[in-house]
Amino acid sequence: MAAVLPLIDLQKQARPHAWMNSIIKGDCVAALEALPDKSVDAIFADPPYNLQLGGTLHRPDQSLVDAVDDDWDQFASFQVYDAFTRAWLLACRRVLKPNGTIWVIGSYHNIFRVGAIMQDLNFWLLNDIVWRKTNPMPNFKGRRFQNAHETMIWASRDAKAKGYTFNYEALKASNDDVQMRSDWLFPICSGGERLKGDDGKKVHPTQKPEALLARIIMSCTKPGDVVLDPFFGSGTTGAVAKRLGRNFVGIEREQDYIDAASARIASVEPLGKTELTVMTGKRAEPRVAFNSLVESGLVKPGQILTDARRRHSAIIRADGTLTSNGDAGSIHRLGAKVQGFDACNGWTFWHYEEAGVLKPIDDLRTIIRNGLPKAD
Amino acid sequence: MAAVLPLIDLQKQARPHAWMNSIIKGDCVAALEALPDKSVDAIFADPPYNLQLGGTLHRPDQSLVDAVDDDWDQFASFQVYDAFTRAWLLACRRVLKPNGTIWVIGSYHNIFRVGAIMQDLNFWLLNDIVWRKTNPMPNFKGRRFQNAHETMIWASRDAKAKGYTFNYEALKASNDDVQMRSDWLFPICSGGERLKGDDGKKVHPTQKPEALLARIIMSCTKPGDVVLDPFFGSGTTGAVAKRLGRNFVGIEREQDYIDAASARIASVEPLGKTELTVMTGKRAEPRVAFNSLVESGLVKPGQILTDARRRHSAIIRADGTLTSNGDAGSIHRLGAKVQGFDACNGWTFWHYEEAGVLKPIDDLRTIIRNGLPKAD
DNA sequence: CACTATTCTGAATCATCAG
DNA sequence: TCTGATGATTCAGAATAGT
Repeated sequence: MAAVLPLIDLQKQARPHAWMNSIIKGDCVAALEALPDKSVDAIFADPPYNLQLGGTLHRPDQSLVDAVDDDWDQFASFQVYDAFTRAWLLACRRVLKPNGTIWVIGSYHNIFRVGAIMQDLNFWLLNDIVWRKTNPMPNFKGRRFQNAHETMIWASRDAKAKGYTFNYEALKASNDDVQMRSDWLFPICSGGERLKGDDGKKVHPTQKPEALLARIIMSCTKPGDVVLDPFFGSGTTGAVAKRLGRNFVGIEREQDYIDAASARIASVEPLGKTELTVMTGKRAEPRVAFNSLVESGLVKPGQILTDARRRHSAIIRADGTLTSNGDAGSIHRLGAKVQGFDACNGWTFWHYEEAGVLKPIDDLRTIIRNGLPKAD
Repeated sequence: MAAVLPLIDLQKQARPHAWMNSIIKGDCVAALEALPDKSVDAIFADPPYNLQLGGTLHRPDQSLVDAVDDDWDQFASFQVYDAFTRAWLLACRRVLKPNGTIWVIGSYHNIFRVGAIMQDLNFWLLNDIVWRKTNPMPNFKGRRFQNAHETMIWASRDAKAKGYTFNYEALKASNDDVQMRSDWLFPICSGGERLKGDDGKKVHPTQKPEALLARIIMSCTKPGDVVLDPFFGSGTTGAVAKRLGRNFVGIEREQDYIDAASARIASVEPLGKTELTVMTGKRAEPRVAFNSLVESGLVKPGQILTDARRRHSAIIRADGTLTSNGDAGSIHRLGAKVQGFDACNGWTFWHYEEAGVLKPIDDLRTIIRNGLPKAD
């Protein structure tokens, strides 16, 4: 296994690892041994969906399971699929950074087993995301509902991992300024995007749309991050990662897929820095202490602050704290106290008066952040 | 356990069993012993979700979120939850007719375990159905996607059961003559439908909307069939079953819920057959986010948008936001910003050029909408 | 009464940093 | 690893209050 096919170097620096931006040929679990612990920022996995349906069943080593009896076979099928799932998920978990996250896509045939095993392995589920297809295949026999969606599970490495990347502001801004929901609408991969061989036949049976991968990669990674796809197939993950300025690692067993994916990725043109910049919120801004407003003279000791409706008021003290009716504390503590709350964002709660108009002191923080005008 | 509370007899014939159209008080598994083998046509189960909540959660306005922390939703571990799930599913399977089907609803906290166990117990999964909520609770901390759906699993008793009821034509006719998809859109239960006590507080924390149950019961049962709900709660299943001319059996442990459900069901008037077909409302025009245009390739990152008179311009970024002269934001925010306004409809303000002609990006939204299939 | 503004709420695994 | 301080964060719809 593991013939390493180096492809490109997105970052135009010395490639830190031989496996970076390459497709590793081999079985998923074995090939992952080429990667160090905690070396990838995100994983997108599109594992085999259904090993019990089509009559044939393959073990992790691809040997055919010889079905003997219906009942026994069904039990054995799930067992084998579970063992396979457990193995690749464990291998993925080892190479995932502590603050990395993993996506797994599946259908009702396999996603419940996958999800339960992920929980058993201490992955911490963050969301299940529904990919609603605009153009799903009809149900031909009319004996079920049209299977019009697939399910993705998004999870962090464990419950304690709070620092995972989630570009909340960017997703919200791109979604008409309301937060992104767990149900996404995309067409299936078809038309020019669908890879086809010389015979005109599709290269891969389950090629995922680039739009889907784009939203995934934009949501949970930063430019320069490493995205692993342990079931690389036609290389959608790699193509989108490259376009979005991310690094990728693919694992794939079949040479035909590797060839198609390599050519596909080679033709991808990465986007520029301007296009890749994403919206960030206040979280990403540097912290400013209220005291620096006092020190810079934007507010003065003795000055009175009120809430937006003048129901509460407080006096600024020289040390950058507030006092009101015998209570005192930071802008946050005192804001909480006067309202009887546990917590309060003093920056948006307290207002100062300018030309008869009340403005939040957050406006003054913005002045500090943007750089004070030069004064003597 | 098992004090039988007979309620009504929908079919106006001699009640064939004491438990028909009644609520059995007791633990789910034990109470099911009151029912013979293969005695119900359909099951709707809304088991505890096993939410694992950390502390308290406040909205941005500091109000407290009334979380589901009831005793019945507390389980010591996944192992304990799995054992519980296995037990009630097995008991349900015994009383289900060979051609009966079962629905189980859950969230990502529990549905994967439930689904895997159903497969292990030889239930045969027919569909997973997504209930998309029109008005889900937001994600208040901005650390995840808004959890905007719940998942239902629809399964037959075993793989060989081919004769289950599925009212394909009725569903299709009610869905603008296209087959019913696996993603359904309904509001959460609120307003007058939501049961409230004398204190004005909700009777049950997780009351399901009647519209959801109506579609379920209409899809897989016939008038006169028996629908079992092993976690009866506020009795939505019973109320809808009665309205739709089906029989029901409910199992519930808590007397408060039983009392509320009994009164609720007593006040239900069964509908005539004619009225049963007008249950699906007309679907609102789907909202399309600007990012869908980027993701679908109708516009590209790096592309320049202008206003109709080319006085302002902006560059599209990969995350679906715009940037212009150092400012950035959604199509609406940046449109407002460059004009010095508070608000702006970005869809009509921003234009793209095609064959030398400026067209509003709203035209592209129309393309997306026209590509949408009929749903809900 | 009509209309507007405000408040309330829903199955939620919901923060981060310095010390 | 724990504690305390800082300060970031919400959408749709219904109910209620105010004009």
